[in-house]
Amino acid sequence: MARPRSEDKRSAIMSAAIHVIASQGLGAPTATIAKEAGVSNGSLFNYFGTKADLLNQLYIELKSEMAAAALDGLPSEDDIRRQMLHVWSQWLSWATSFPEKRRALTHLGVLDDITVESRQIANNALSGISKLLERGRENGPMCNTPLEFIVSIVNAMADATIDFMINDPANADKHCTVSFDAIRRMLT
Amino acid sequence: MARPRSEDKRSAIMSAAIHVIASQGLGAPTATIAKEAGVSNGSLFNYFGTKADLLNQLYIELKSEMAAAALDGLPSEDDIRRQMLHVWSQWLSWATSFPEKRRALTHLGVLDDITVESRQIANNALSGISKLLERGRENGPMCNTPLEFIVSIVNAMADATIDFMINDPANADKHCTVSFDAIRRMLT
Amino acid sequence: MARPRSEDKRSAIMSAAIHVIASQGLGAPTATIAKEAGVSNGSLFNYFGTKADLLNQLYIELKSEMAAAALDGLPSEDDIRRQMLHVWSQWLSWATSFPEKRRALTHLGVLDDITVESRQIANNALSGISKLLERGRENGPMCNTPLEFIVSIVNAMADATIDFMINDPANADKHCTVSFDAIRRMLT
Amino acid sequence: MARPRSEDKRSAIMSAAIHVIASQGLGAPTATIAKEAGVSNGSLFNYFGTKADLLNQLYIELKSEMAAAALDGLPSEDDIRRQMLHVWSQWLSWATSFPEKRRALTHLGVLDDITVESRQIANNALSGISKLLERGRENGPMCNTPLEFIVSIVNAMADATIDFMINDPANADKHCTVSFDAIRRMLT
DNA sequence: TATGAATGAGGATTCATTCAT
DNA sequence: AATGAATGAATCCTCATTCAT
Repeated sequence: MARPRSEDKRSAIMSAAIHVIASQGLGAPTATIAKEAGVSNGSLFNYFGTKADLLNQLYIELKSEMAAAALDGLPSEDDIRRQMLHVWSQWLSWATSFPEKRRALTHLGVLDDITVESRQIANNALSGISKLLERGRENGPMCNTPLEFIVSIVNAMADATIDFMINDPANADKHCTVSFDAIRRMLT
Repeated sequence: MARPRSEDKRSAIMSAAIHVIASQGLGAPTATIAKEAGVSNGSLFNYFGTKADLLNQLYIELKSEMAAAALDGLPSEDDIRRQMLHVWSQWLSWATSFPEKRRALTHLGVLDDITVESRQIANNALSGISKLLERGRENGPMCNTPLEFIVSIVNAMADATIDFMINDPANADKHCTVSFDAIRRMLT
Repeated sequence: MARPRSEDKRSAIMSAAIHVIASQGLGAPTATIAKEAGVSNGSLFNYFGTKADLLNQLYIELKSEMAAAALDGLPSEDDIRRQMLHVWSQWLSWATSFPEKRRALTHLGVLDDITVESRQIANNALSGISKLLERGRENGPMCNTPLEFIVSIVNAMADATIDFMINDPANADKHCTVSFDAIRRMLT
Repeated sequence: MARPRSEDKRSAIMSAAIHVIASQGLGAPTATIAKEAGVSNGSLFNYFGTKADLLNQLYIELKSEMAAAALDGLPSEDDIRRQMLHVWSQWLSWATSFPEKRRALTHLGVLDDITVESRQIANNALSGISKLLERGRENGPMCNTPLEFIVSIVNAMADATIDFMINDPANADKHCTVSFDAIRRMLT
């Protein structure tokens, strides 16, 4: 029985990666990430076989965390509008509360090395949000549009909104509301 | 450096960069771009002092071209809805007609090396579109929202729509219309 | 370190090393050898203080096994020619029967890390063969040549012959005989 | 017109490689070779795409040089014995005169990265010697043995002899003669 | 004693940029 | 001005060896 592989260390590397990628981009050396995590250069490769591997897992984890945050405490018995607002608020709130995670996620999203599998897993994590949108657009003008298309658009709007909330925190709530209402007009 | 003798060569490098970046991403070596342009490795640095320099100029040029394409033949005497539809169609049409340019632009958009000046210049090129949106949202529910916010959102929707048009060309026109109508509902 | 508890494990490592080195060469990681032996990475260093140490012991063991195989069942009362043929046949037979051992031995033979002591020990193991050669060249044209020189040459011829036997198994016996006769002509 | 790729530099790298490999083995870092050649780390890769590439070219060059040395000044009108002795002497003389080249060649010979093409090219360079052996074994006891087998054996004997000549230079000539006579007995 | 996680030096290769021709 | 060879810092990953458990 040797030293067990420590979950702490794994997540230290993940956290370090978030921080370093947020500030230096995806070109950040693995060595920098390792040092930030307080771990040796080689140890990083005990936990992640490859830099791309680390990046993929990070992508999945962040997307999942984001989805979980958005769906947390969903008031299932409320009407659909209330539920959507809840999700939308929490989604944007998560992104503005953890700007580094959000920034890292933005970088990761355009990385070619993120595999299709990773993207699928991430999308599955978002299925709760998709279902909500499915109900939200029922009987509306976009009821025949492919759901993925709507998900994409809403995603894009979230990104744009988050940018504005971060750059203009004083009016963050207002931006959040404005874009939510815009989405409602789109869908209903 | 950066003292172009032949405009032909400069644009050959630009074109090569689009092609190479579209297929290999921003990590593509300058040497590859130079070769694709039929120009020597060193020559590239006579036209662009730095790789970042080349990338910035490319970013500006592509954004400008996109804006020009969108505004080309604008029916100024038509009503605002007509004009917006015209711009929207041309915009998406440009992106789907030149997928490499669009892809390169997507890559460039997230690059840290794109300076604020470059982004401003690019935004200026988009001012024609902004003005149209300004008129388009007049008296509507978003009349008090910062215009840039609306530009951002519309931009994001364009990106999302383009992705769908490229992946599902058979229904490209429908996607174009659907998202245009969605924007109209948002703004009016 | 190098304090074996179980002889089984030691020889499992040795066998694994033969297999791994034969297929991957001397650059093979100790971890690979350990895994192949069904032993932990660290355990290997309980049995052999160093990779070089393992390699040296393996070298000695293989050379000794080869010599033992060659001399096994030596018909001591037969005439010298018969005895030499016996040894020669068994030698080559061992090499072709255990191609991995032979291949590993070839790799090890050129390794700088094999110490002079190891080489001497290995040579001692070959003394039975040397003695036979000593008698075999008596009164012949090479009776005044340093015995080691003759041993070297015969060794080299064995290597060359083995290569041919392995590559052309159909004629293995013929190659064996041909080279034996050649040696006889050299020595008598 | 840029600085032309210099043949001098290429051969400086080759020479450095010989020296470094002879003393450190094939594990020698390319950086060491480059430094020894008075060339930058990266420059080495302008001349040789890969370490394996360098090693292959070195192998071919050394084998060819060895063959050329052996065949240099061949007395074509002399009888076959004389010619063979000439070749044999020059061969061994080259090896003992350039011990580093010979040592490097020994290392290279067992390297897995040497391609079959390289080995073929090298063998072609040795064809002059093969032809001589072909004539030398005519009508002798090995006239029906595959020629390559004989080449192999002679090669192996050369190696063994060279070792002895280097370790016991005082008797180098004697060793040369002794093994030549041994070969003659083998073949005739 | 056995395990396998931790370490960190080391090494091949890439690439933006410079500079001799 | 154009070329492409030269440079060397930078980076990912490997692996023998150590050591906590």
